[in-house]
Amino acid sequence: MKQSGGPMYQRLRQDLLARIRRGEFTPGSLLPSENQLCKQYGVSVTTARRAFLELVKEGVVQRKAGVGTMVAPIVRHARLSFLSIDYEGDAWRRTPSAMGEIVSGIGAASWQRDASFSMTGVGSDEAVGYLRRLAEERTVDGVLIRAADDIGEKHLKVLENTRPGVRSTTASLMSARFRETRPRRRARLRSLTSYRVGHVPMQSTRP
Amino acid sequence: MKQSGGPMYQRLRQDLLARIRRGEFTPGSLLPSENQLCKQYGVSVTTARRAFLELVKEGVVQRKAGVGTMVAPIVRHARLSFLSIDYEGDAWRRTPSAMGEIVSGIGAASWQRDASFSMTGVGSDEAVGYLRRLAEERTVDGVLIRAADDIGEKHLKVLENTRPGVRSTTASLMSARFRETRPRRRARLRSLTSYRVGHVPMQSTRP
DNA sequence: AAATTTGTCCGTACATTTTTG
DNA sequence: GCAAAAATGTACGGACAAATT
Repeated sequence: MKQSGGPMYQRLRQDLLARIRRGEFTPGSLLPSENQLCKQYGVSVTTARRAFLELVKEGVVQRKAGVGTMVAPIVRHARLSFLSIDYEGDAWRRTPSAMGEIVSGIGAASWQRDASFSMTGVGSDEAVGYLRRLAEERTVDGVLIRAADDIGEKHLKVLENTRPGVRSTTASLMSARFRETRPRRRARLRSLTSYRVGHVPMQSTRP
Repeated sequence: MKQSGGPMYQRLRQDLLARIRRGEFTPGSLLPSENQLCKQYGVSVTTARRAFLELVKEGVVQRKAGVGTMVAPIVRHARLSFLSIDYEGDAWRRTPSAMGEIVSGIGAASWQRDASFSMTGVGSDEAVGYLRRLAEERTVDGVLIRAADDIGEKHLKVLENTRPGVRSTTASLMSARFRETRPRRRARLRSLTSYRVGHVPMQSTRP
């Protein structure tokens, strides 16, 4: 455990999160119990518990009495999470810093709940950073970008410049669907070009 | 303090939230300190603190060492929060329970960060419940409803059947803008009717 | 039935920040 | 300017209940 600054429960939370993201604990597997954590890190149950509860609120882990603390499973079937961002309008240019937190907030919710979202008015400059954050923190399973025609592959490259796990997932599917989604668009998005990254087809407007 | 079920810190949280919503504590004012709360409710500092920390995470209150716990101020200038819901599509009908939490999650973020959102595919049945939750918990400052033509005032009535503070805020503005927003719609929403509730004009597509 | 694990609740101690006398 | 008081921030440890294995 590194001795750098910050509260102990935060350092413990960060360390656990890092170990999960590195793959040391895979989705669905059990983390060490509170008691084990106390011995391993030399902290009290209160501190270990607090770190766990933080991760619970973030949706990273799930706890169950009598069982333990599990890395939250990634939903891979049925409906998957998607966040779509429209490259139109300029309302967001005035609130760039807010975007990241909001996007990750939405992503976390949709990741746990199998949902789909749409956000409008994202400027291209900000979006690059936010997409990177999304991919790095893996708060969404897929990213749908509806862009005005001035968007190209360079904007999607951010998804490839992340950790290996994300790259293998998104990049391959992205390239697979890149040309595929171009010709067939929804009626309401006639003037837009859609790039899709993910595992399930987008909702259709005409059932 | 009612003796009904549930953990003590949750009941305390609910009670504090209710008192805030009733206007007993106004935005910007200080809540009782931890010690005072312990005596008033007959709980330990741990429990009082936990209730406070829950409210902090929800953005309802803000704490500062040496000062106290303050009801989070409502942003009333510059950009305000809006959540817009489209009454189109059916994707959400399959995930009704998820909606509430997601909406409130977005609302909380936008309320703290002065943001604007758009969600599509909300079924009318679910939306009534979610709008009520939104208004009751005041997670957004405004609600923008873009509806297919089958929506009427009955759907907006939910905003009036809430606590007095919300009613006076939303109902008046709603009625004021009800007819006003009807004739002029955005080009992309030609087939939709917009009802707006809030304090600032919606973003324009043509600057 | 026993052991393990988390959920709730309690009390304490000290540090940090802010206000006040 | 400084010391005391008040409030929150962090951390510890323990007790018992509930759920699961």
